[in-house]
Amino acid sequence: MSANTTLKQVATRAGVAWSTASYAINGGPKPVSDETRERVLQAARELGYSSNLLARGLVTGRGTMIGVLVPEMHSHLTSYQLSGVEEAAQQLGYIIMLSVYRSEIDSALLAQRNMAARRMEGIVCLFDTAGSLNGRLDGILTGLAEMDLPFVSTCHDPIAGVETDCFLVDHEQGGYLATCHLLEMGRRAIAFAGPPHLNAGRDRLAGYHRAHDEFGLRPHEELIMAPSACIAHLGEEVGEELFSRSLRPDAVFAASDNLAAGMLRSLRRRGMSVPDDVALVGFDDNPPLCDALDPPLTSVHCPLEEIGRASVHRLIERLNDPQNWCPQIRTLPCTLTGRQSA
Amino acid sequence: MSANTTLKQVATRAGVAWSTASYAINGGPKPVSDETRERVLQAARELGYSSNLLARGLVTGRGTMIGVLVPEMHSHLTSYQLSGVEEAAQQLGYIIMLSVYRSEIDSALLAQRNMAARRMEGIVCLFDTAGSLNGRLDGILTGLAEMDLPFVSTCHDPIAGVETDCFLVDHEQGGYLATCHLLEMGRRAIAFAGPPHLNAGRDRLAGYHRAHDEFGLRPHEELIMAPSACIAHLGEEVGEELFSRSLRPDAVFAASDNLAAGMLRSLRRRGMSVPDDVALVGFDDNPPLCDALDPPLTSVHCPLEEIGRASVHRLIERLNDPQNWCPQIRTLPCTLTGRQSA
DNA sequence: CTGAAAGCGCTTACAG
DNA sequence: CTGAAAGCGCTTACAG
Repeated sequence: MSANTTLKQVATRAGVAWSTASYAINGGPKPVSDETRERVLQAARELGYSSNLLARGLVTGRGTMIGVLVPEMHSHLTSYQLSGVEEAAQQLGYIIMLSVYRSEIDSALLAQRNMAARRMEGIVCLFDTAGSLNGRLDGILTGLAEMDLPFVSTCHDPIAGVETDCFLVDHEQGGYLATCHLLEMGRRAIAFAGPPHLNAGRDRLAGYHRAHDEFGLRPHEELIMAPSACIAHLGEEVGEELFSRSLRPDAVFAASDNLAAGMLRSLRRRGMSVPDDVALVGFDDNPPLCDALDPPLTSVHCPLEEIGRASVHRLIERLNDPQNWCPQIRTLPCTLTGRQSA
Repeated sequence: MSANTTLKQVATRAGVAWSTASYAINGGPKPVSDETRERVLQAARELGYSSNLLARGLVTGRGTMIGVLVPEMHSHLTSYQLSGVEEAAQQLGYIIMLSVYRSEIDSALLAQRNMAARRMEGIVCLFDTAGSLNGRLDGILTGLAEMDLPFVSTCHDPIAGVETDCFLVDHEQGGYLATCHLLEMGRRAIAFAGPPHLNAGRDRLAGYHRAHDEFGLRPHEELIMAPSACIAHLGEEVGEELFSRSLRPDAVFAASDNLAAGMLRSLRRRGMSVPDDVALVGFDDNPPLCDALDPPLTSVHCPLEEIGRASVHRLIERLNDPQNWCPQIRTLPCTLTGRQSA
């Protein structure tokens, strides 16, 4: 198959006019006799013709490519969102252009220009699911808004003055879910560990509180731990502190799988068993990680692929009917993936 | 900034001819007086002009986009390779088009056509690092070869009749590295666990043997375990069998981090300590996973980002000088990431 | 140093 | 039902 065959060559071989070949191949606005169409299609097949979508886009003024901006590639959060984006795009006949901005605003702005120069139809911009980028990278959103490209963003709080579609994880509901699960197991001294300076951390904690409220309980303040980041090592530290005090929790809701992993180390060191002595629920549901822990970790699953898919659907909806578009913010619910730790 | 401004508009505003504007902006083959250039650039700035790279590609016959085919998005192996690919492409002024083929040949073939239709300059095709796709997906490579698009593939054995650049992980050397490390620690009964039906598994085992050879040792046959896949659960099973026998290993080289994680569970159940009783080395070096284990896992690191970068560099080298290109197969070495398990 | 003209591969009114 | 022509936004010989 040669990608360099042109429509003109196909037409010549089929013995028809250039435009007729186009009509036959695209089933264009003009009718073509069955016989002619067959001749053209046959010629196209023989030549391995593949029509140049870039040239078509130039004349129709509409292409089939959308840009995707991601903060980093090394996170399963990005992978899952990207997977959803790609899947939906492919299904709708679009192809995606990928650019990693490494959580740097200048890099993102440059990527936007690179995409605009290649005439993307629109852009999907992913942020950090945990919201650690929230606020810090507002400039990306305003930059996007200044171009005349339609875009949708995920996992970043909407900002004033920027009209855009936006898909978010319902961290509060996720926290609620995890806590309810532990409460329903009969646990009454449930510790929480999560970074308070992150949007996601705050929201998950809010869910934790709502669950307690509904059960008519009030968690002891000492049970709320605030590690500065979601890494295993800090989970371990938090565990050390939590389990060396007189007030012993019988469950922990860790606002991240990594934190839970560290917690597990600390519990083991003290000879406490999970879930019998202490039940444990994580957040993120990173499968290889959760399955690898001992015991495998029950964790809150974020709707990342759904967010990716929804973003693309929404973007293309807008492209197809720009008149009736208006900005929309949607928050998607989490689910609980049960394993053995709770 | 409006992406829809045309060169003609810029020229009009600057009061010069259409072609002159082009020369001024691209620093084309023709000289332009400083004054004229400044006027054009000024007009471009005012209009927020961004030249249409797609239209340029149409006339120059050369674009700035390369396609990337990946088997799946949910693996850190894909993420790391993709990260390298994106980084190198961006650095060289290219932008990448991403398509996930979900380890299905038809899907990959379709993606190839989608890319050809959008006139990619070339394609980077990633396979499964562990080589589980080897052989099963030869059709992708032959499909690629049948198009006239230059391509490079990674992590799939080259196949007869297909001339292409190819970048591979040196699994044998990785296995050698891990085993030497354990041998140098003084361990003499080193078990191996890895899937024998995978290329990577076989190669890693070969490295294990070479290391023993160099130390003048011969590992006992009973120490070589063959789980059917690299998942934690099977690692646990292998561990159960390995440590219930009379011949007790004092170290294990697990051909995957997941396997090692399962092994750890089994060791714990028997009250054996790592690394004191049994030293453990994994393979893949998946950071969040290795850091989360107890103890954190020493693991063989595959040069995935390097492979991604190298693929792009090689592809573009070829694009820049197609005459002097000839197919090249390169195998990149692994390194050992030391943590606490060995 | 500057401009008029042809052409990249396509689509789509406009005539026949 | 089929064809000749203009035009999408650009570059690049070819003349001045």
